[in-house]
Parts: sequence; C-alpha cells; structure tokens
Amino acid sequence: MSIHSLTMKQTRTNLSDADTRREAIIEAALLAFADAGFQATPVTAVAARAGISQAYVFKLFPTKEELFIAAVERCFTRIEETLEKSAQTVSSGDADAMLYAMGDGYASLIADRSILMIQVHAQSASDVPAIRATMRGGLKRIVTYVKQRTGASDEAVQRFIAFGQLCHLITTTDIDELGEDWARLVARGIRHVPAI
Amino acid sequence: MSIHSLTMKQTRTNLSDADTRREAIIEAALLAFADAGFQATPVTAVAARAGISQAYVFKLFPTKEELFIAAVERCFTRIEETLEKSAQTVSSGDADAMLYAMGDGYASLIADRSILMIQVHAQSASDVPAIRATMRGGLKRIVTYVKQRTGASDEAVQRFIAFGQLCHLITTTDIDELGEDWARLVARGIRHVPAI
DNA sequence: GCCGATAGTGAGTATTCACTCACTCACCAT
DNA sequence: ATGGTGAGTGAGTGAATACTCACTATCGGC
Repeated sequence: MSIHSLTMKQTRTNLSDADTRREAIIEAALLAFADAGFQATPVTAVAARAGISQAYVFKLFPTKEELFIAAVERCFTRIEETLEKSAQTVSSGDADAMLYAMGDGYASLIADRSILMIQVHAQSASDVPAIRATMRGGLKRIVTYVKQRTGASDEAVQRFIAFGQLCHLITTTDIDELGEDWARLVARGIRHVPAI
Repeated sequence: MSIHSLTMKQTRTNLSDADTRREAIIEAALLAFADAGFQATPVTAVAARAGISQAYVFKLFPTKEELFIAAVERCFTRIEETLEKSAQTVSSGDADAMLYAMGDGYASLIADRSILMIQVHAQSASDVPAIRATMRGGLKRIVTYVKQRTGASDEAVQRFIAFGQLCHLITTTDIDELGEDWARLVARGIRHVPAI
C-alpha cells in the first residue's frame, strides 16, 4: 500500500484518492463506534458519517472488525500525540510535573468522549482476539512511552494508568454531573475541560 | 411475589415456581453476558444455559435490557457481599488494613472473570440510560459502603476504586499472562487467586 | 374428576445487518 | 477513439435475533 503510493507519486499530480478515503473513514469510524460500540454500530452508520457508500467502506476495510481495529489504533496514536504535546510544556527533569501535565493533557483529550468511549468499547469487545491484541499493543505503547519519556517510578506510572481508567468510569457513568458526596469523592481532583 | 412463594412453599413436584426460575435465569445471564457482552449475547444463550425455553425467559424478563440489568445488579450485590466478608476478617479500627483486605477479597472474586466482565460490558453499554443508571447505582452502593465501613480517607477510597478499574484493564487485555517489563509494571502488586 | 391458575414451549414474524456482486463512471496513456 | 484501471455504488442475500402468540402440561383445591 505504501509502496504503491510511493511508486505512483511521481506520475500522479493528485495524491491517491483511496488513501484520503481511508482517512475519512477512520475518522468517521472513531466517532460512530464511540457512540454505540463495536457490536451495536452498523457499518452503514460509519459510511453515512463519511459520506460514502457502505459497499465502498467494505472495499477498503474487508470486515467490520478490521474497521473497528483501525479506529482503535488511531485512538492510541492520538493519545500518544497528546501526551507528547503535554510533555513538551514541561522541563525534562521533573518526572512528577511531567506526569501531572500528561494527566491534564489526557483529561482534555477525552473531554469530547469519543477517544474515551472507543477504549471502553474495545475493552468490552476484547473477547475478539484481534481486538484484545490491539488493546494490548496500545497499552504497551502508552506505558513504555510514559515510562521512558518521564522517567517516573513504576508506581507512579501504574498510578497514572489506574487513574486514567478511573476517568473512564467517571465519564461513562456521568457521575461528574452529580452533586452527591460519594460522587465528589470519586471524581475529586479529576480535571474537566468542558467539550465545546 | 414473595408472599406468593411463602404460601406455596409447602407443595412442589415437577414444576418449579417462578422465583426459583428467575434466580436460575439471573445466574445464567451473569455467565452468558459476561462471555460476550450485552449486544453480542442472544437471549437464547441465556435460556440454553438456564435449561429453559427462550420464550419463558421473555415471560419473566420482558426485554433483554431488563435481563441484563438484573445481571448487573446481581453482580454488584455479590461484590458487596464479598467486601463485607473481607471486612469481617479485620478488626474495625484499622482503615488501611480493612481496605487492603477488601482489595484482596475483590481480587479473588473477579478471578473467575464473570463479575469483572459484566461490569466492563455494562460500562460499554452505558449509552442505554437504564444501564447507565444501574451502573451509577452500583457504584454508589460500593463507594458509600466502603467509605462508611472502613472509615478510610476520601483519597484512599478513590484509590481503591481506581485500582479496581486497573484490575479490569489488566484482565481484559490478559497482560498478567505476559512476561514483559511494561506488563509487570502495570500489574505490579495486583494479587491473583487463580480460578479453580 | 374437574376448574382455575400458573409453569412452560414450538413455531413463528419482522427486522436488522454483515457482506457480495455486477455494474457504472471518470480518467488517462496510447 | 479506445481500452484499461481504479473509484464508487444500488440492489441484493442469507443469517441472526428480539420479541410474540397460540398453545399444552401440571398443579392444588374442591
């Protein structure tokens, strides 16, 4: 695929249209699957969002599973980009400050829910081997990246991941919109950047 | 319903009473839904597990949604029971020791995966309002129970919940069966009681 | 023995959806 | 102009499945 686009590059003035379409479809899939999950989202919903016929989606992604996996992979890529951006706002010495900044960055990334929900849905669909493998791969990327980039202790990194998961629980249950004491306890210290 | 079963209690032969069947169905639902989630589990699977016709399952639980919710509720009940049992093994003064014991108890409860997976699936299906409400109710029960019973600080209770969520991630991705460094970092200190 | 009620089911129906296929169209090199 | 290639689609198909209904079986009480 990449070889193909490379060899084509000289003869074509325009970039390959199929790759552009793939992009559009992945972005549409990210949003569509985030809404209702792997099983409950028909690929017609993805196609409609991308403004493309369902048949062509299947030509580019032969199965719904591959389509979903592409969306999950994209989600992890976006998380890494966000963490890196946060890291750059902090001097490279202070591990805790960098972890904190990354936490902030992640909190605002998931403010629009789709990045968060894709992960929750992928976790739920992880009885499908390829999906579980993708989740494992994504987690590995993030953990090793955070550990190396911040140089924080194992405990701190583990805590970082654990509180990320807590964010997911808070959002899926909507408890941050609840005024009750127990809810404030759970959501304490979790930052919110309201979605625009 | 309970009045009825009381008056009927003396007599029985071939047919069982509806409450017994409800019980059997909820237990079957717990296992069946844990396998594949709300959307991907047909209620025929629940019926088959309970050894009952699908039509009768629908007579007792008018919609699949209600059936799933019953399973989720049962899951939270079982968690509470387990936490209480753990609490009783520890003297009532030491909040940290009690939280620790509860963590242990929870870890062995979710060793068989079904209690854990139901929660993950429920989280994923939480765009269904009634399911989200059930999750919120269950979380409320657990948080308020743990806080009151242990008397631990808000921070400690929040951490307890966060690391529970981390357990879910570890299990769904199977990373505890991985020898790699990053995986050990994430799973460090999480206890495992192997399923029998 | 029969009656009223409760337990229980076989055989549907209507719909949704993953995936397929035969086809058209736009473009470009010869 | 022509033929070849890749982008793109309309119209299916077959299987799965949530839910229904008309029906039978079993029971306790009289």
